[in-house]
Amino acid sequence: MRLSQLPLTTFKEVPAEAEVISHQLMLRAGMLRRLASGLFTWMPLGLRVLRKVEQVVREEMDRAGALELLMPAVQPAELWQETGRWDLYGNLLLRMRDRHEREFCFGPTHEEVITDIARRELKSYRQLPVNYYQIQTKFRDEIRPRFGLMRAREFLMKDAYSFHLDHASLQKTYEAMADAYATIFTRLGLRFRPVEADSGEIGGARSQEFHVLADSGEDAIVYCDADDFAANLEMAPALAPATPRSAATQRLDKVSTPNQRTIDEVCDLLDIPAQQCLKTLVVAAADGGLIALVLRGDHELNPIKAAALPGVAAPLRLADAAEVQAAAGCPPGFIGPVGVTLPVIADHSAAVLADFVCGANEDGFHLAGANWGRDIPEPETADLRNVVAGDPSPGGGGPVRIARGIEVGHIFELGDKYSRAMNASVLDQDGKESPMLMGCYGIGVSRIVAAAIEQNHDDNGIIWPEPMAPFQVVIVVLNPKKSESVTAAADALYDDLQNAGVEVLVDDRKARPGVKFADADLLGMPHRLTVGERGLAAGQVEYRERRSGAEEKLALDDVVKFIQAKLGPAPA
RNA sequence: CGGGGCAUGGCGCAGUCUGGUAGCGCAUCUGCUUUGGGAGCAGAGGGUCGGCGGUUCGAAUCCGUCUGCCCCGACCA
Repeated sequence: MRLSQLPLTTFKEVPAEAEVISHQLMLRAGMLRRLASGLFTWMPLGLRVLRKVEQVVREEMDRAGALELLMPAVQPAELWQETGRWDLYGNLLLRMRDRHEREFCFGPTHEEVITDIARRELKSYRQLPVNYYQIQTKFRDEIRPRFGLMRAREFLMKDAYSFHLDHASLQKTYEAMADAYATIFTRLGLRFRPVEADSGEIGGARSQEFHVLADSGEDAIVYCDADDFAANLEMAPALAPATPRSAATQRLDKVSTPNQRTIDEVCDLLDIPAQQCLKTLVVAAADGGLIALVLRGDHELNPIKAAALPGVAAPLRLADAAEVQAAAGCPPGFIGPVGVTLPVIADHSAAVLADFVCGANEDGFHLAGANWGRDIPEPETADLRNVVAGDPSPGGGGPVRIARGIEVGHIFELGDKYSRAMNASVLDQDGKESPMLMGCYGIGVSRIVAAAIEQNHDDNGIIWPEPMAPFQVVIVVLNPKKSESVTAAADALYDDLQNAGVEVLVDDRKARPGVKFADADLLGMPHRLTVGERGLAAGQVEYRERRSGAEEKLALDDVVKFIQAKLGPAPA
């Protein structure tokens, strides 16, 4: 493509609406334009990236034996009413009516539609297993769209749904999808990690997320270098400490801590570490009462673990100040387990503390030298907290590390949730009706584009992984108007590279060199060739690698070979 | 949804408090000079100042209202 033929406007300044770097850079590079909140137009260069990601996904899904189809973006309410999700999905569903006042939604996902297809098409176990997939635009009316493409309302997703007679078959496909996903993200040139995940609202048994590692990621993922443990922070178990509680040595002492509401404030005042404090959180109980959850002062409550406890209301709800006052007789900052009338559940780490500080259940006072068993009944214990870096890995390999990740893929063993609700069954070997087991496998195609930039950029702009770059090579032509020979050389190079199967963007605009270099960096093509009078006089062009900035002078005749070597073998 | 902020040319902003008919930088167009990391000079085009209503001789500016966009939202115990 010739840049002179593309109306490309790049910005030096960062558009005020863009918060995250991927959004800023795509706007600045003219790859993306916003239409409304969470709605974007993919401009020509950006679309090339999206299509490349899409194509890699498609190839690997096909290779894994999945069958591509395309379902409608708009779906009738009746299907959603069959599974009950018409009501459950709430405001995330964009609803609409047609001219006959029939209700529809713009599909946020396609379990209902595919299950409807499956129950019509699949009648015999002999047809199974089947894995259908599509690459389709979805719409979720997010409460707060943000971060550009990372949490857009309209987005491009690959979703696959598999159907099975038995669990062994489902597991086999699930594993095949996990493998395919790893291949996809590897082929795209992204640093990623599969992690054990909460299956959340979709329901079902096993579930894994695939995260692109980036400091700006919304999710915390916990992993261990020494074993293969990796999990979303939401799901990562915190093991109970191996060392037993030490004996009490201090006497219980009431200390004045006026207006010291936070752990930090109390610790500062008393000059003790947060690990020697307890924090007590009051949450709603399932029976309508309240429950006190006790954590070590330096630990954070994990709301998913807490809500999963029997007796605790799900979803988790923290008591407000008035409820705490009524239950414990003090403001929230001063509550503690000693003498409290609420049921107490302590985190494993909190339960092994001795001689600790906690709230005194009296405004302005804490207790020091408190001990379980002596001052407080031995508590019920549970895993309540978020794992922190350095905790022992559940895999047994050693301390865990925590990294930020952007969720770009998610696979589930769904089971029979939808097939039962929608009566999707086949006849088994014995001629008996059997509800099909399902798996579902999603990839956020448009989100991958943003995640790739979050992971791969510098101060000058985007650094596309080669397989995603809109073009593999950009040719910067210096002062083409001034020099016939430069223009001729650039044109020849352009033709030669294209004939060799290389995707080339040639910057033949009438612009100053500085502008072209800056735009080349911003747009992020991995390989740059510069054709100018100076080099040409010596029969050379200049090569520069975007990521490293490494430069090299090349003889004109060697360029095609050189670039081909850089690009490596074409993917199979 | 709750809280906060913003809305002035394609982008970034000033002007609003103290009302007098809109300005700067970038971008765009023309010409000349320049030409290896976002050039200089000269000129030009482009704005219902988010919408509606009100106050006023007069509103970007004051008042009301609506809309749009952005940010934050258990982590205090």
